[in-house]
Amino acid sequence: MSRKNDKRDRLIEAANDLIYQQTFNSTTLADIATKADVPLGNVYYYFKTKDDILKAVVQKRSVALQSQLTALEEKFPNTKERIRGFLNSWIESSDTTAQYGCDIGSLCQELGKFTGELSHLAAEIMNRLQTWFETQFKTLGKGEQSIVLAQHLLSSIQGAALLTLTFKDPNMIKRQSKNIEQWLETAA
Amino acid sequence: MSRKNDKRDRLIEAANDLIYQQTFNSTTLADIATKADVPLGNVYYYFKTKDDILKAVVQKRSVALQSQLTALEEKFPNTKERIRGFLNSWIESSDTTAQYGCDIGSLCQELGKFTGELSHLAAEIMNRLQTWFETQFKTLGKGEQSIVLAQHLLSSIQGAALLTLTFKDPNMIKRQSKNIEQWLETAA
DNA sequence: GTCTATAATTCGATAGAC
DNA sequence: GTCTATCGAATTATAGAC
Repeated sequence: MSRKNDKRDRLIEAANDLIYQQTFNSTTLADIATKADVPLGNVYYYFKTKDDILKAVVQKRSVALQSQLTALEEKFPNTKERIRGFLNSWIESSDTTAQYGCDIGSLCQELGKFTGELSHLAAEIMNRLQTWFETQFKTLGKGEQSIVLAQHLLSSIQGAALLTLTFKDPNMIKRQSKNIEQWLETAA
Repeated sequence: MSRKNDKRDRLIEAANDLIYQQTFNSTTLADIATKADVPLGNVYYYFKTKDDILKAVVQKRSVALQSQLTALEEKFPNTKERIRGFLNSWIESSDTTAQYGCDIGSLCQELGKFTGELSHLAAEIMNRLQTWFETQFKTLGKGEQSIVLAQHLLSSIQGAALLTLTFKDPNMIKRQSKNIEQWLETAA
């Protein structure tokens, strides 16, 4: 990988962390440049605007989610175990969720109020997760019901993540995931 | 009511709307002053800082929620109907939720990443709603289980509101509320 | 390709006339 | 109490040397 991509990647990763920990709006280019150890003026060699950095961050998160889901498929041949595998990694992130919320959820909340391309890009990530859940339920033979089950699961996860952030209580995720696993047993 | 309070109230209401439709961070004092039809320099006669306006907005939303809940109690003597009454008014706001999300949820998402007083104030509103749900379930004789049921209900609402915003689809709320009402029948 | 210096603008906040 | 005018800091973005 060329030196060029190295700096570009460092900028994207720094932006990704800061946008998650703060918000897109309150994250400045100076913040990003400092964290990536790249001079401020040089940022514009790699990105034309601040929005372009956000697009790259969204793209990075989308790819990261995709590899997480692919890894789950390889690790768990059994579909129900696969979903439980997803829930487990979600539980493992409960401490950071209590600090900053769900990375996908908080992005959709902020960009959802925008109009135009950026709002749509964030929604695509959420949709990718919903579609993956839907595929799992179809594999379990749930047919037409799969989309409703997928939306319910996604909604439960996002709701729990928001309450976890709001009350700054990692145990909220742990308790809610117990409910979800129970729901999985009976409904799916 | 004095002229003083009239202007102050107009500023709070304008700020309330703008913070909901945009975010706190991206709402400027100039935006607020313009919408309230108050000269920018005059804002500082009523509020010392921008944060002070936010505090007043949070207070206003807290009071608004409290009166909504009180009104439900007066309108519906039957507890289950009372909860369904809450869900119905939630459904009625599905179009604006698809545009801007849940007013409480989006505030908690943004302020939850802060540290200090403001984060706590937003959490108090969410907690007020949770406590009200808990009270309803206790009235239904659910005892110790009431807090878990309340958190599940709150979580479902918030998750559905976020998906409604993300996918810009008011029907998401309508479908999810069907699920919740069904859950109410069996679990509560 | 890299980086310093700085332009251009915006925003929160203040001074001070009325 | 009210409002105009403006300051100072912060922020996005650019110019131009190396």
